[in-house]
Amino acid sequence: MVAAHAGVSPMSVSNVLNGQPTSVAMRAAVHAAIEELGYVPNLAARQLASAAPTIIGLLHANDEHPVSAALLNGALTAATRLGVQLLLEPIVFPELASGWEKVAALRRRGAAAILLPPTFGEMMASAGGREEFECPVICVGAADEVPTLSTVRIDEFAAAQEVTEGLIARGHRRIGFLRLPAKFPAHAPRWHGYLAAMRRHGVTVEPELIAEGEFWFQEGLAAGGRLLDLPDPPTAIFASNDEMATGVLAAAQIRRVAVPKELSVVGFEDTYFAQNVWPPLTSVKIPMSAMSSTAVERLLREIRSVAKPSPSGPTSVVVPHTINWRASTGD
Amino acid sequence: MVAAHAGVSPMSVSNVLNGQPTSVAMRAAVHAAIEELGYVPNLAARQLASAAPTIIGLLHANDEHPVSAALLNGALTAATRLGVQLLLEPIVFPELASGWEKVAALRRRGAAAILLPPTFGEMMASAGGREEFECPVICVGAADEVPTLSTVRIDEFAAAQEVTEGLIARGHRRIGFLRLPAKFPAHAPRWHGYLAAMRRHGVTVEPELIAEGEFWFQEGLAAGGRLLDLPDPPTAIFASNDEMATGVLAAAQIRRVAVPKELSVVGFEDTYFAQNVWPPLTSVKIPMSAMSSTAVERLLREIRSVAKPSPSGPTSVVVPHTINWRASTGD
DNA sequence: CTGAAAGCGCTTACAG
DNA sequence: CTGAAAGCGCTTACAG
Repeated sequence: MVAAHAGVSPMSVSNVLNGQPTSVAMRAAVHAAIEELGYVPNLAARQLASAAPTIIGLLHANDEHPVSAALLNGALTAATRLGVQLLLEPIVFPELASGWEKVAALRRRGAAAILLPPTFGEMMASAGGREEFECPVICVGAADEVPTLSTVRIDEFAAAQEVTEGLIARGHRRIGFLRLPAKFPAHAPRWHGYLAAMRRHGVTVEPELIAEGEFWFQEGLAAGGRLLDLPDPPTAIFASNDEMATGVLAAAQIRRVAVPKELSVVGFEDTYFAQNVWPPLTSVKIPMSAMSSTAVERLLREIRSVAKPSPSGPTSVVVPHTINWRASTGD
Repeated sequence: MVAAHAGVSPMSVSNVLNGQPTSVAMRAAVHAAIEELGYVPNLAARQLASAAPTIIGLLHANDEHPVSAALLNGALTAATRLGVQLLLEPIVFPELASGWEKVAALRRRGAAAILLPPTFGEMMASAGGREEFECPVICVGAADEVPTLSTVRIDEFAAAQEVTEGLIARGHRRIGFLRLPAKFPAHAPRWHGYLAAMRRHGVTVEPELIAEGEFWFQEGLAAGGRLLDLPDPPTAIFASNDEMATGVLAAAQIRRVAVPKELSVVGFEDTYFAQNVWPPLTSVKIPMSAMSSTAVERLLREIRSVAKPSPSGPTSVVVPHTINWRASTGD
């Protein structure tokens, strides 16, 4: 080991690097040598020698969705920083069975922990259970708490409530809502957040102002159109995600309904879309990249402590969200 | 090594796995043992022992653009399959100097090859030169050949020409073009492809039908609007990318210009956007995920052969593109 | 607090 | 074609 250049044993270098108790002189010498030689620890050697494996598996829908992009980004950024290797297995969206196969494949390849994507992870959990994984697992970007799984997520209920209250504060009363089908995990918190805000401020929820759609632009366009064609249309529409919200924007444009003058529109997720439409879309930001980094960090910590004590239950990390008010609500 | 379970030496297992000449009996015994034990080679050990390093560094703009998502996806998929480790360094778009720093950082961390993203990679190349990297480098998704760098890309010139010819074949003569500023590498091939097709079919290029914009929806909206407000507006508009094309779609909607009845619109890149607008957008598909996988494979091969012979010059892999004709052109 | 010993699972370079 | 030897760069578990 080159850093014995400092006149000390390789062991001492290892000790310094790993934060073992060392003398000040020792530390200084080692750090000087490291600096001078531009030394960087060899990950492969470290992985081989240490009992603790540092491979994390990732289930990933092979799509180009901005949220997926951010997830991958955050995971790989953390992996690079922490020296863990990432293994990616593609999944096909509704096929939960294939998910379990992929998890098994990852474990066979040495993954000591698994990172699960939103929706798919939650659906696997409700179909299976944590024990099936037999290793630390985190579902990143889960819409809500998952009974059997650790999560890193925002409080979507609170976010939906806040954004609805923001709309009420801007003077809206007839606030339409585009909900997701109930089978999707993201349905409940966003919908209930909307309801809670309406109730709390004594605003009546008109059934005619509620429409359902399944994620996509076209569904937002159609559902938004139905609401706008009402004899007494809403003055604001809160869509369960950005794609549907951009559909609403298009529905308004087609009908010459001015946004935000005659109609305010709000989305959810604040993806790349939100700022590539006109007018720029108010949306709830889900900091997926940071959440995914956090998930990798926590997974690594869990892996390392598994050898030692505390096999605790699932934990939830709830990170703060922000609401970006933009021109689509007159901001 | 567990697979000596087969009653042979670890060396033989290694030979079998690495395709060294072995007897049939040997191979059978080893494969049986592998099967039985569910054995998977330890990447870390392999990396440590082999002279050939298997770490590839990746410069990456930390954005949520669908093309970035696909790039990351493809790279990580190939990395998982080939057992190479990926290191990611975030870059900030126009700061080429930071790019060189990041490359140095990656090399220090053990990266034996570098994967460069579109635009940024090409701009670094024209500002620096291959020798600066001192290792195999590929610029994935480059718009055109790069004199000093290997590339994996589509023939954007040909694609732009084809799509323009498709428009001509559909009866259009007044075909507008939204070009990128000349400083961006993607400008030239797309623009020249358009010009070549027009010339080839004897269709006059009207200067008034050419507008310039810088990638974003808003720019497409504005530039598209200018063309549509002309006394004699174009019947088709070819935008240099999907964001601008969706801007054109919005500009048409605002003016109640029916797409595709009165106006056809074409984009470039065929990102997630193209199918999340109305009408679905005709666009040139850049298979970024597959291209990025290919780039990782080639980089690995180059790393392995570097120890041996042939330090050849930069190579270009041109993969086939497809044009997805959709409703925005009446298909 | 420090370091000599042994080993992580593979491969290279070589001898049979 | 096959395998005994040595070593990749680190760490664990221990003795000083």
